[in-house]
Amino acid sequence: MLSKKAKYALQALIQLAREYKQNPVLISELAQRERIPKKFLELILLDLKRHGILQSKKGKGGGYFLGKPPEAIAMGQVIRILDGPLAPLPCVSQTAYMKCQECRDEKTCSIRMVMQQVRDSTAGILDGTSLADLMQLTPKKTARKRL
Amino acid sequence: MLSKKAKYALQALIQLAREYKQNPVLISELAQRERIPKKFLELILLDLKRHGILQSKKGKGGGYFLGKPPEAIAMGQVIRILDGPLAPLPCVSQTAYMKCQECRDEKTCSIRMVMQQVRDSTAGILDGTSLADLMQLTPKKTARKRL
DNA sequence: ATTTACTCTATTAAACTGATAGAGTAAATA
DNA sequence: TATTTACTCTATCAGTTTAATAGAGTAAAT
Repeated sequence: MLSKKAKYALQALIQLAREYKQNPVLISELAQRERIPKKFLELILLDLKRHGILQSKKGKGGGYFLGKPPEAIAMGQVIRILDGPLAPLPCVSQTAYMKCQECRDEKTCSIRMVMQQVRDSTAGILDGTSLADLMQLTPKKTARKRL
Repeated sequence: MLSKKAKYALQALIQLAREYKQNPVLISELAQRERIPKKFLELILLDLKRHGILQSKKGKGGGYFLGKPPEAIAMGQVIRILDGPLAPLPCVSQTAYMKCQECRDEKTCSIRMVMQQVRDSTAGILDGTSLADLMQLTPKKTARKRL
């Protein structure tokens, strides 16, 4: 299940993607637009910054902005930062592999084999979808009205 | 993430699938074979019984056994019973749909669109894999040795 | 009647989730 | 350089979920 943290992160990033190469956006601005508790959003953005997804500028005229182009930021990457590995079992994670304690023989564990498929298809979708893709999936309402 | 509960359930069911149409298996037998805390397993099996996956017989010579053939029990079904819906967001669940509070317009929510794909591919795999399939993926070691 | 073995309700500790509070620090500008 | 702005960091918290345990109760076989 996607946590609220990860969902908030994606919402905020989509907003920031729209303003890419424009001015930094205030946390409070983002919080208001997406109805996210401001203090909670702070933690999320800070985390994204630590992972190089975002950059920030302090003081007046400051705020947050994308650290790389929207095409270069995948949903999978964002979700992993906030929620941890995509894999439904630690033993099928590519980015955070861990042997699961109860498994006696990983090679013949049938549950693992199926979960491997699940993780691959999930990762395929989420790593194959960038912020740029997400932006295109939701055209701005205002832009539509202007047509 | 698959919970231990669901994983234990699948392990136990695979064992019971091997004994399909043979004798009932004791909880304690299953617990020992799969190294599952017995009392914990009791709750799991009871839950599976309430959902028609298992049947049981009390008293001496009793135990648990599959309520339907292994081909008729899908992984997805089992996981839903123990862990709830497969969908990564309540708003894309087929079996337990719920509007997510923060979403202002479900139809244009791009996060939702992608998560819909994730849920469909996950459900496709898990509902398409039965206990019979799982059994075949893990040939009994003893059987192998006898070849 | 007694043993066997499933059934049910309650309780627990630890971890996780979503959220809040407040002090601290860096950068802009007047 | 004083002040304002706005990000940075640490701590805390209530509520829920997860994994597990305990113990009394009930049905069925011998």
